[in-house]
Amino acid sequence: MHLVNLHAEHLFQALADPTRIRAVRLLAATGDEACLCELVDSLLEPPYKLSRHLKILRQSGLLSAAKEGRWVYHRLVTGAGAGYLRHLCDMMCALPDPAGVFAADLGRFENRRQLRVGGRCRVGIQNPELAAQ
Amino acid sequence: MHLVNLHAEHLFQALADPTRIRAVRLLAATGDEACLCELVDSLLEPPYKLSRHLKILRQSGLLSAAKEGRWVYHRLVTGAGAGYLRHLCDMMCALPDPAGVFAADLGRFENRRQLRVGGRCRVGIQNPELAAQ
DNA sequence: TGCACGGTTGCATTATCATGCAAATGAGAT
DNA sequence: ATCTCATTTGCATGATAATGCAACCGTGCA
Repeated sequence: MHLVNLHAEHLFQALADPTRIRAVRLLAATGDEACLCELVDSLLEPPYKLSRHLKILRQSGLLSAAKEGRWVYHRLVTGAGAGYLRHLCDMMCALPDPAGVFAADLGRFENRRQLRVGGRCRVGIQNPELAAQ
Repeated sequence: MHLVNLHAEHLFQALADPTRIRAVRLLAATGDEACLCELVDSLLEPPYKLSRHLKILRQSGLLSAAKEGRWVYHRLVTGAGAGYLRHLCDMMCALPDPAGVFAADLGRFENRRQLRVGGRCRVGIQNPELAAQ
């Protein structure tokens, strides 16, 4: 698979993985930002895995990251100059969820978000199975 | 890469390849249908390659195929029950084309389309480099 | 029935990607 | 400075996907 038309290919390639879809979908549906540990507790995937997937999404121009102390907040890019991102966002929100995977992700994220203090995450990974020792 | 959430994953996976993006984009922009030989002459890719890519797009639910004699016409599915397909179509049409790859595809398709008789393709692959012997 | 031709597919090869572990980075707190 | 902790990454491995060639299928025509 050779890249010739930079934009579109990187974009769809970035969405070709189920874990990355779940992450983008969560951010698109909530319109919120999330740090890695919140995503770990929401998607129930190990931190190193998500960290790498988020990097790919960042490189594709879909996500941006903002470091705040030890936490890194990820959010969808709402590019003014990129109208197709809006269509993409609309599409993500309109996708069916036959297996309920996304609904479960969203539920865990809502719960996890209640641990925030002043809108900021102040804890690490809560799920003991996924916390690095 | 494991499939857990059938719909979205097959969909984005199907769009993860540059050749497939070019094909879908062409059909989305023109709103027309096209047979394999027309696509070969438009995208300048060998028939066996396109045939397989089109199959993947069909299996993902993005394209439908209709056989007419020796020709097979491919077109985008305009599913009534699937609102996200409309958003996807909007997005494809809004994508930038920095390298002009898509514009070139479109130009070749417009030319090739003039060989139709009564709106139907009546010839095979025109490009001698790509015609099977 | 045999031929020509648009389209498809089996097979082997090569390239690409995702994953897990363990180690490392870097920023705050002690 | 040192320790803790959220996050990242190098490396090795296994899984998946893309490609080219050649053979094949199926339809229409002589």
